[in-house]
Amino acid sequence: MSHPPIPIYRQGGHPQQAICTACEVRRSALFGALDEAALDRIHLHIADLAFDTGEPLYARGDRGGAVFTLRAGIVRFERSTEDGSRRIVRLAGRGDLIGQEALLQQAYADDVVACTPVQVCRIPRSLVDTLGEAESALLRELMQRWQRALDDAASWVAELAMGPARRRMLRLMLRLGDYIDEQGCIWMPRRDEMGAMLDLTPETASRLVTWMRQTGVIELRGSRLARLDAGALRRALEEQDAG
Amino acid sequence: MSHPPIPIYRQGGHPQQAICTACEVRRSALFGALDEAALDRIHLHIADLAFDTGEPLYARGDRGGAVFTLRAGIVRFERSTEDGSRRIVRLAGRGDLIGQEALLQQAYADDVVACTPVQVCRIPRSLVDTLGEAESALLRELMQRWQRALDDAASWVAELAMGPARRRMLRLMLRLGDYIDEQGCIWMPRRDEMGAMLDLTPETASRLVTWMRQTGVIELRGSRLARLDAGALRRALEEQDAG
DNA sequence: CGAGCCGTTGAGGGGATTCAAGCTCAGTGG
DNA sequence: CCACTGAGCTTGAATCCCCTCAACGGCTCG
Repeated sequence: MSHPPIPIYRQGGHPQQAICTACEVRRSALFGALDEAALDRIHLHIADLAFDTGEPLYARGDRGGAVFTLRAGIVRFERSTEDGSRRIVRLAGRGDLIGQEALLQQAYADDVVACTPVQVCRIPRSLVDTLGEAESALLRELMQRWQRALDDAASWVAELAMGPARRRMLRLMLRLGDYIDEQGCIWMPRRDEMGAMLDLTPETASRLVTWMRQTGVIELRGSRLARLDAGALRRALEEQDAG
Repeated sequence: MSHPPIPIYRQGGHPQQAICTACEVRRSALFGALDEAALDRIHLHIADLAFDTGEPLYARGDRGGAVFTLRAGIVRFERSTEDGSRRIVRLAGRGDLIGQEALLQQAYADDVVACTPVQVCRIPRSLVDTLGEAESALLRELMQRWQRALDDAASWVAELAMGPARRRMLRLMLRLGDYIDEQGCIWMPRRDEMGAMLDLTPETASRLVTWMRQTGVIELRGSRLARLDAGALRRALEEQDAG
């Protein structure tokens, strides 16, 4: 899932001033709502960070005081239950806003971990606070993102947490197709990660992957990548919904 | 779940002016952020509505243009999948805000249905828009509610959509305990409603209810009510987490 | 009273888990 | 160079949990 590195420094400008003008995800990201004048005021305070696969961005309970915009990669939201098992409750990708709780001076609600190499912009809470009073477009954009996350969570329950394992797995593939990389490949989770998303054992996940390979739904491309046959996937899903 | 009727007319004032001053849920509801002066400006536009068990408040795709504050009762958020089956993805109770999407001029994201007799305040979008520019406390409160809903959704996945059926059922009881009525009883869903929440068949739900009665976790009080033994519930959960 | 909905209980089957054994592959150190 | 190791993936066989199908009883309502 290595998207091309996104330049965050103004071309031909001051290399120290990290700004979002040239950022590819700006259109779809939080600060797309701001004009250049507003961007000029804030770019100094935004840090761009990189995380490797498996690295945590933050943990549930942390009081980080910053939100993140995802510039590249995929992250997962985890919760651990009292009996010790961990469950993945949501994914986020390119352009998504993460850690909005911080804006409300709350502790983070989930553990967030990088599924692939990840690049984020780290935005301090205070920055949004001061901007928020002036720029109502920013607040609107914020609420939009909150609602999108809520919508994601609801459809996660409806699509990935019900029905037989085969259908859940196919729906997961459908969803991973939204995070396709520039070579047209999807991120292929480890079998135990699939298990944490779909509430399966790694063995069952493995059996289903084998089945999807045999039916041509996916074709493995290395251990963490695969090519998805959209037509075969759709047909397989219809078959599941019928029989 | 019949909470005592909440007076929404100002005592000794103009009976036509439906206001929230005396509303019990005001402290915990959206407009708790406003002062009396602001309330005076808006109370004319807020309608209080009642719904019977099973009645829909709105449907996914509707463009209603209003948000709702729940004054009494329980509602469920439903999604129907392509294969026709319906799944309950979230519950909301007293004091919760419903239909925030409308503030963003979006269609409603879920079907929302009354689980018990329900009383709500219906608040037009335009009202919040005009207030929002002036009252930043309201916006803050709004975001708070958005985040709470998101948190609910995540814990729904983590608690009610994973593990063996018995544990999921016990966790549902735990959650229904949050919506306890004034007689100390919980709302007891129909068996097929439990199934839609936990992804079970009604038969399995029924067997588990029988088991909970035999172990003393619940005691039925009529067909839609039950008394919950918090201690027995906690012990049963620990037993599940262990063995 | 019959009809229909809801809840309960039983018997049998199927799908996912559990337990177990190999397998590949990358990293390590002799 | 190659055995050694460990993590992740796969596959098999047996078990168990939950579903399916079925019958029956209580209850409300037309």
